[in-house]
Amino acid sequence: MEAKRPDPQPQDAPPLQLGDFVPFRLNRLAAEVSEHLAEIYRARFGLDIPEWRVMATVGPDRGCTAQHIARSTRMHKTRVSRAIAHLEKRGLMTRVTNSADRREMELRLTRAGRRVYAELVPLALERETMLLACMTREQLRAFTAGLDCLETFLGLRKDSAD
Amino acid sequence: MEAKRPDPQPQDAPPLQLGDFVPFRLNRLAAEVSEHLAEIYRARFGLDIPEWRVMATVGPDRGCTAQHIARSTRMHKTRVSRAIAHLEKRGLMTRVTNSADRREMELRLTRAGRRVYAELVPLALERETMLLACMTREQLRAFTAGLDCLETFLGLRKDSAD
DNA sequence: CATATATAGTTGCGTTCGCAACCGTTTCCG
DNA sequence: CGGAAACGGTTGCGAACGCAACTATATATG
Repeated sequence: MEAKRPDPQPQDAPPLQLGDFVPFRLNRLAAEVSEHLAEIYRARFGLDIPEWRVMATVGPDRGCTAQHIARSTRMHKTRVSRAIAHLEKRGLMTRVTNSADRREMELRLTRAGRRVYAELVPLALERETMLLACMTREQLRAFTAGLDCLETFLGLRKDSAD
Repeated sequence: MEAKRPDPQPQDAPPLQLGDFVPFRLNRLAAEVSEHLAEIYRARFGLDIPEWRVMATVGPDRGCTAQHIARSTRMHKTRVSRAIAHLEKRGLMTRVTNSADRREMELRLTRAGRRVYAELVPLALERETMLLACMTREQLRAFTAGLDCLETFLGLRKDSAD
């Protein structure tokens, strides 16, 4: 149960408890969860978070562009660019110039990349399941509904569609 | 509404949609919210996120140690140390060696620091309120209950007490 | 009392990151 | 057509970060 924060703060002694401040809580939680997952990516496959996100976004089948990855993951395009460069150097991705628009590169996983992907995804999903198992099914539904709400409000879900 | 993810994945074509993967969603959401807030801290007061967290944790009244800040915010101690050094240089904090244990430093906001704090906290809380206003009261309660749950599961709430 | 271990905090160093500037390509428009 | 603006992607560079090593103090142990 959450202790209520005394809401009308008298301007003079503002009662901010960082531990009750939702933006901070989201940051701390996200960092903690990421840290656990990153450990798996790194230890088992030598991938860091940007690299994993690139692979997860490209996926096993379709190709896509760096721009698309940057938008849908909200990573800075330089971060995406460097991750892709590294993945290509490791032989996990290919990068071919789109002949219709020679500015774009069509990104795909190589066979080796798809192998890593196929191994990694179940581990990630399992970790997610373990994490979310601390909630009841109904609690989880409400929680993800809240996430949906915030994401929509902040315009974070638009790009997943394109 | 959340589209259900087809849950039994056939090992061969794993259907990971990064946009539905909760750890990723938490990261993206936290980054987006932080970015908005950081803009306020920076533009209005020249503070970055670690500095703001330090000030918010120390608070207007009590003093505390760098160690306490590191633990309760889960920031790396070097990050805390550098933030404190910068805040002291700017005259927003004081740092006095605890005579009982000369390893510790008792941290306090200066008068100027308290002024910044008193101005900043209402802005931060207002931003939080605006953000959370996209949910109904009931939705919000369920969402923060979910946060509580995850934080407890990950051991993130223990340290706030000490 | 002496040595070993733990803790609070700082610093040097290599890595990662984001910003801005840049290159090459495409599109827009006079 | 031709110059300007827009866009996809890369790179140089300075700032921020985490790790490991360090200083200094405190505590535990024989």
